[in-house]
Amino acid sequence: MAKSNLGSYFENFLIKDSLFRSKQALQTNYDPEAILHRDEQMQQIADVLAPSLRMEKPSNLFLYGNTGTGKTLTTKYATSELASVAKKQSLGLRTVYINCKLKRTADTEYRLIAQLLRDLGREVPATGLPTEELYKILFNILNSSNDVIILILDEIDYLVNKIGDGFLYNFTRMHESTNSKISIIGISNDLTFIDNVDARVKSSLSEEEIVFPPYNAYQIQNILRERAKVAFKEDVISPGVIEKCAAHAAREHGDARRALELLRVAGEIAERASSKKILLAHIDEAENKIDRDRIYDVVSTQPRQYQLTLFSIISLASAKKGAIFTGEIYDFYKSLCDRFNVRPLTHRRISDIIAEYDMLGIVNAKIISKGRYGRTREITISLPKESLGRLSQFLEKELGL
DNA sequence: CCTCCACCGGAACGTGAGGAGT
DNA sequence: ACTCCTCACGTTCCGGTGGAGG
Repeated sequence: MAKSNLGSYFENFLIKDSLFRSKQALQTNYDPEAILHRDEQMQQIADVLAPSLRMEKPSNLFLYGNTGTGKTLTTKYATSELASVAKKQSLGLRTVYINCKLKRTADTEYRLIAQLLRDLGREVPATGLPTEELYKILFNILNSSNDVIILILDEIDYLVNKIGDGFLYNFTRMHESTNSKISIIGISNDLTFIDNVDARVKSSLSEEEIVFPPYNAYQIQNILRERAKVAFKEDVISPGVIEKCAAHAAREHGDARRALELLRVAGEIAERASSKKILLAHIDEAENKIDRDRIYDVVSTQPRQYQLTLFSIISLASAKKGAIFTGEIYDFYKSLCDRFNVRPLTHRRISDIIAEYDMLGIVNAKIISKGRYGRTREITISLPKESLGRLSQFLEKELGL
């Protein structure tokens, strides 16, 4: 048996009696046979990149669209096709894919360049050198060949928000001073991102732009059916299930990834309930489970101070009707710290922590003014009532109360 | 219409971990 | 052993602000 099949052999062995044939097909890193409803974008990318086969520098390219609209998938497919043609012709063309959101891999300027260098076959220390030094190494590599390098920066908006657009300025100008032809494909979820970067970077990065519109419910249905064919055994899916998943995802900004996850979790739930089929009710359950798991995942890995803050919010929210305010949370938090001999953080810091919970969607914070009585965040918990008690208990245990 | 509360949020700075090079 | 890097996580400082109440 081929090495690459062994993993799926084990998996299939384990799920012999299950509803699934191959769960992988519903997972995010799966490469589908066909990419549906993205023909237009695929062609546009191909048009832009094709000159690289004549060893010309292709235009920089900027792709944007919501999460789960196939940006990464389409780009990866297009570039790998390109690379394989180039390889057949033994052309000096390289594509490098970097996801800027990966923690500890490419979420700072230093790490980004270090990762790029590694992908170009040059090992560098994970830390210790000045960033300047890495640029020098990179320039040397770029100068020593005439290759065309296509650098794909996924989730580029995340990195720019974090460290500013300075590095993009360097990157977009790099080809001017080296022999290599380096061009950049930026991928962003944030549609407004490009408007906030330096004008020179903007014009250079978005020489070409391609929009990935959200999938509509009909398109998501097609995608789900295609994957479900691979993922599930025959006759496992009740009528209406695909439609319901698709409708749900279409409501959530046409995010195909959500739809696939929903279907997978619904399948797991059906299986655990020893159901022979996936029913509509399993989808509702899956929806809840996904939300819940996400929170527990996040919360349990957070540092103590974060947990204390969240615990304060929950305690206050359940003790009191209506919204709560930053000041109350801080007071509660401080008394909690006193009780457990923890040195409390400053108000400023707690404010940031609350803002982070807001970003995670666990809490809903809105800045309001109470006139004479100041300005503050009005905070509500954006979780269903019944999961609140469980989360509170979970936190108590986690904190060792 | 102005004031002024109680916090927001940007910026600069400090500390300590993790590591390279000499 | 010592200097020089990055970077996460906090703190300190401070200007900014929407609107109830004078």
